[in-house]
This record gives sequence, structure tokens and C-alpha cells, in this order.
Amino acid sequence: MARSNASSVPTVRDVAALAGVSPMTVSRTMSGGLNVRPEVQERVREAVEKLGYRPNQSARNTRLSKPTGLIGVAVTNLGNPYYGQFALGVEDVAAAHGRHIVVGNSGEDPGREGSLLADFAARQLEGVILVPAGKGGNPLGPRQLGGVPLVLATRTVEGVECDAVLVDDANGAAAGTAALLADGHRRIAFLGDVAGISTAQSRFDGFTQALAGAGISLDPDYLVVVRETDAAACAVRRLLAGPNPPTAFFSANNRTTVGALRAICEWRDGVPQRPARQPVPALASFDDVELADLLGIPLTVMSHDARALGAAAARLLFDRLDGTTAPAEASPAPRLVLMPVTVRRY
Amino acid sequence: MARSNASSVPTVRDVAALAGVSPMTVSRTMSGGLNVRPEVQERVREAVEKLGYRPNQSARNTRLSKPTGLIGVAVTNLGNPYYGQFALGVEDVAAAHGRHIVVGNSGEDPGREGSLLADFAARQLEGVILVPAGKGGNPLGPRQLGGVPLVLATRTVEGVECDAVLVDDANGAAAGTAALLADGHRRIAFLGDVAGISTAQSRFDGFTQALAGAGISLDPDYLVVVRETDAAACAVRRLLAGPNPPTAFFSANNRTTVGALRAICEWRDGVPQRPARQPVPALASFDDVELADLLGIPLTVMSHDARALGAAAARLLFDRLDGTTAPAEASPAPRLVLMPVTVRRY
DNA sequence: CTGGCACTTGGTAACGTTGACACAGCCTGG
DNA sequence: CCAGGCTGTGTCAACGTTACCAAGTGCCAG
Repeated sequence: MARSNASSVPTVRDVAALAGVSPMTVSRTMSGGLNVRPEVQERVREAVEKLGYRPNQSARNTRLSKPTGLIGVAVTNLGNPYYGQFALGVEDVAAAHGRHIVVGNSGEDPGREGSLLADFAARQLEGVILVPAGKGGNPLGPRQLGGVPLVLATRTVEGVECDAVLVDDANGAAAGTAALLADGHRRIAFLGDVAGISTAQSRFDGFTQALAGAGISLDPDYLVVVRETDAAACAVRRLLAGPNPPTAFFSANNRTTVGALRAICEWRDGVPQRPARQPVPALASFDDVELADLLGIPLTVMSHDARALGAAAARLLFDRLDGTTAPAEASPAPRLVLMPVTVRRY
Repeated sequence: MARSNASSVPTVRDVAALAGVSPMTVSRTMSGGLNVRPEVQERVREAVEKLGYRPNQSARNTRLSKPTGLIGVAVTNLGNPYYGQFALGVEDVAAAHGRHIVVGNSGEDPGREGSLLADFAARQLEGVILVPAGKGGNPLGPRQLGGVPLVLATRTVEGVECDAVLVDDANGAAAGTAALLADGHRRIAFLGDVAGISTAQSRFDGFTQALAGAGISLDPDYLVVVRETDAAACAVRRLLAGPNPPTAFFSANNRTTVGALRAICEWRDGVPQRPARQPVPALASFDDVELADLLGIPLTVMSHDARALGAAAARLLFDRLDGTTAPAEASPAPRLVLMPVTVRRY
């Protein structure tokens, strides 16, 4: 009566005792029942039911051989719908490989990202898909994960060698900018980050290169470094009210797009006496925003499929995990997948 | 040389050997270094660094005493921005209690929900916050979780006795409907689910009760059971093109709202020759949708703060986990928190 | 000088589970 | 009738970590 059913969680031993068999038979029954007589299995199952026994995964994993069946997904902002879709894409593929996903949030903070990854590794996750926070100097260490396969998604990090799925940011941004230029826009303001995050940098590069191709250099007043919705709205309001308002805006991510749309709508609807020669400014947006196409604002959307991107990242990961690649040092060259960007006009 | 550094993950033993101490000293150093000489700690830390050692959480958890520090969050649709905000709210509170969150997705499927919960329990999570999938007959068992504290959020399930945070759905829906009625609308169509999910049921009840209070009975043609965005858009298109179009729509969730908005905008913009006596239909929407207020459609939004709801659910959970309530049977009565619904007009 | 205490360190066992092996009983083919 | 295989079951040990206790060291008070 030492340590058996003291109201704590039941173990194999408790079940074994109740069913009158050895713990090993319980274990075998729980994992398929190979070489266990059906009637004994029945007895074991009854005991399991009666005690409410659940195998302890932690203990299982100690036996080192069996993997955990978990894939980590670390994103920078759980509140951004983009990452919800992204996680769904990872999950689609993970489920097809019999794995579950664990979603963690770094909140764009390299410190939290680091501890999140460390935690993932410590919990023996089989692989991690990371949207790096960038910004901080932390290059997430040479292999902070201690051997756990890592795939970067959406953004990359200088000096980290691993598989990655990125968006064709520079070309997409250039194409979107070209569309604005083709419409005759010459005074175009940029909203977004310009450094720290690879994505932001590439989009800015694509934007300025397209401008340069048209012989236009970016007016410093038109370069607005913002990351949040409200800040973007304020900036757009300020520019539109200023002496030399741009005729178009380039928004580098979906958060700034929402702010820009809000400010432009305000300006359009709230200033009925605006001079007729000043039409509603156009907006080119990187990433789509639900309902944006219905606002009646000249809109150019450079978008990609977040769910497909997540799925692609997961496929890279499972190529390494379950792939038929040579078992010894199966990771010779980091692979890079570029998701195409489509440009749509509204 | 039996099993030491065979390129596999290093263990306490490897570190101990390299540092010339016992595994116990390594363990002590890793957990605060109480009663370990500073110079020895330094040596251990060097060895840890050199080998890239990470304590194995699974093995730690086997020692039963230490909890895992993980809180499970199971939602029905990761792709819905609502649940992103919700998860952020849970995380806010969890972080304040030194825990991490694990987000899982049931995809509105009771089967997946069940296996998700079982998995959470098997991995020794300390508590679970669940948005139940409803629909299926599965009442998630008496205590499928085997003692792991459970909090329901957003929706409830018949016959399950545990803490829950719900939205004041019925009153909110009634208030929103009253606003439509006050504007003179009499022909109001309902878009949404009516059964299976407690939330949908309550919102429908609030809607019909408000109608009944005004002496209106719901035209069966105006009751549209839809769950997805596209289906809602189709239904609205059909009703608006029909012989007896409603003058207003009540949309029971943010997915159907997006569809309704799309269809109404199409109708408004695509039918310029529409008779002047048929104004743009109004929409009352349960849950907010970004940018919806800018569309120029008469809009009534019944919304609540998803992040606050998640935080409230987490607080209920941590009351049970860390609370100063009596340790023995600390769960006498299930508690219910109702989140208020605000009605805004645009 | 000695007894006791505080501080360090190591050995042993245990957490819950399962792989490897052992063994008993039965069946089949020679 | 027996060798060899297959089936069903149990025993043992190990996974990586840490709680517990014992033992060793040094220091100070008596």
C-alpha cells in the first residue's frame, strides 16, 4: 500500500496491479497490443478506464528512442492574422506527417525568441519553424537549438545557415512600385521599416530600385519609418495635410496598410471641400488585408499566400526529418524557397 | 568510452565528466547553484557551453514534483484573427505567472479536440484553456483531462462543470438588434449558426427575442444558416436580388460579417441603377472586423475584447493553480465570467 | 584541542515508461 | 519423439534528471 492509489495520477503499475498483469503487458496493450491475448487486453483496458490512466508522455520521451511528435512554430506576433494563416499551413503538413504543432510567440523580442527556442529544444521538439524577430543583435547563436532542425520562414537572419522559405520581397515590391509609376505617380511615400528585419529591408530595396529605374530619388520627407498601425495613420495624416502631399503611398506590411487606409479614408470622407485637382491618393500594400479592396481607394496589393508559405516551410523541415536523404550528415546545403508575389489592382 | 560523446545530445554526465565533477553538482549549478563553489560553477558552465548542453525537460518532468510550466490553449480556428488576439490575452497572464503557452488547433472538429486535450494531459500541461468545438456529440468526457484544470472560453458545453469565460451573447445580440429596430428596420435577415455552438445559439436567441419584443416574427426566408465567409456572401447576394429583400442583416460572427460586407458592397457599387427607394442595407455584426467601419455601410458592431477574454480565462485558471484557495479540493463551485458587449454605430 | 556546525560534494535511488532478453507453453515438421 | 519456431508473459535495466542522505572539509566557540 506504499505508493499506489494515493489519489495521485495512476501509473502503469497501478493499472497492472488492478488488471493482475505486469506493467509490461499494460505497456504493450497501450501501444497496439501486439502479442497480448485479446482477453488480457480487455482486462487491461477496463483497468485503464476505471483508473483514468493516461500514459505519461514525458516519461515515454526519456526512453530517447521515440520522438515527441511535436513541431515548434515560433512567430513574432500572434495577434497578426498573417501568422494565424501561416501556422495553419504548417499544421496542414505536420498533421499529414503525424505530428502536432506547438505555437509560441516571441512578440518581436529577441530575448523571448531565444528563451522560446531554448525551451523548444529542452522539450525535445523534433524541429522548429521560426519567424526570426531580427532587430536585436542576437544572431540566435550558431546552433542555439543543439541539433534540432530549424527552418526560417518569411524572414531570414544574416549569417545563419539553414533552410528558409522567404518571400520574393524585392521583386514584388519593385513590381508594385512599377504599377504606381505606370499610373503616373511620381511623389510616392514609403511606410515601413527599413532595417533590422530582412523582409523590411528587401521591400525597401525593391521600392527604391524601382524608383531609381524611373529616374526618381526618394524625397527624405517621404520616408516614414513606422511599424504600428496607429503610427502609420498619423504619418499619413501628417503628409496629406502638409504642403507637398504625395500622390501615392507604399506600405510595407499589413499593419501599416491598415493605418494608411484609415487615414486616407478619413481624408477622402472628412474633407469634402478638398480641391478637385487633388485626387484620392493611391496605395500599394505589401500583404493583403481583408476588406481593403472594398474601400474604393486605388489599391495595388502585393501579396503571397501565408498558408502556402507555412506549408512550404514545414515541407522543408520534414524533408530533413523523415526524408530519404542520406542519414549521415543529411544537411549538406541549406535550401532556399522563394514564394512568388502576385500584384493585383483594385 | 561506452556511451559518452557519440555526437548525440550531451547529458549531465557528459558535462560532469568534462568539468571533473559529479552529475549532481552539474544539476545543482544548472538550477541556481545553491551550495556550489563559484569556481566550480564556472568550470561547469564552461563545460555546458563547450558541449552545448541543454537540460532535458522531459526527464526533469519525470521527477513528478516540478510542474512543466506550460498552459495549453486549444482554439477552433487558428486562421481566425479573433483567436490570435485571444491567445495573446492568455499569454499576457501566463507570462506574468512564469508560464509558457502551447497553442493547439481543433479545426472545429470534436475528434481533433479530443486528441488535442488527451495530448495536453499526457504531456503534463498544468492547465488548459479550451474553446470547445461543440457540434459533435462529444461532451469531452467527464474529466477527459484526468485532473488537469480546465477553463472554457467563449463557448460553453452542456453538462460540463468547470470555470468558464463567456460573452454576454444574448444581451449583446438583443442590443444590436434593438439598434436596427430603432432605425426602423423591420425586415432583418439572420446570418449564422443556430445550434451546436452555445455562442451561436445565444446570439440567435437574443436576436429573435429582440424581434419578438417589437412584435416581429422571423420570416423563415430570412434565416440563413451559414458558417463560412463565402457562403454568407452568396446568401446575401441571393436575398438582395430576391423579390423581398431585407433592409438589414444580422451577422452572428466575424466570418459571416466579412461575407455580408462583401456582398453588400458589391450590390451597392455594382448596381448603380438601383432604385433610389432601396437604400444600402444595414448590417449588425457580432464581433468587430478590421476596416469594416470605413466601408460606408450602415454598421452596428456588437463587439468584445478578445484579448481581455483570453486574459480573464487565464486568470481563472491561475486562481486554481497558484491561488491561495484551500489546497484540498480547491474547486468547489465552477465560476462564470461574462464579458460585456459594447454596441457601436458607424 | 575538541566538538559541533555550515558548507561542499558525491553516491544511491527513484520518477514512469519501454527495449532487450528470458522463459514457458504450444504447435509443426521430420 | 524431438528440434525449432512462434506466442504470450514477465524480469531487468536503462533513459536523464534530481531528492535525499552520507561523508568530507574547514572554521569557530568552548
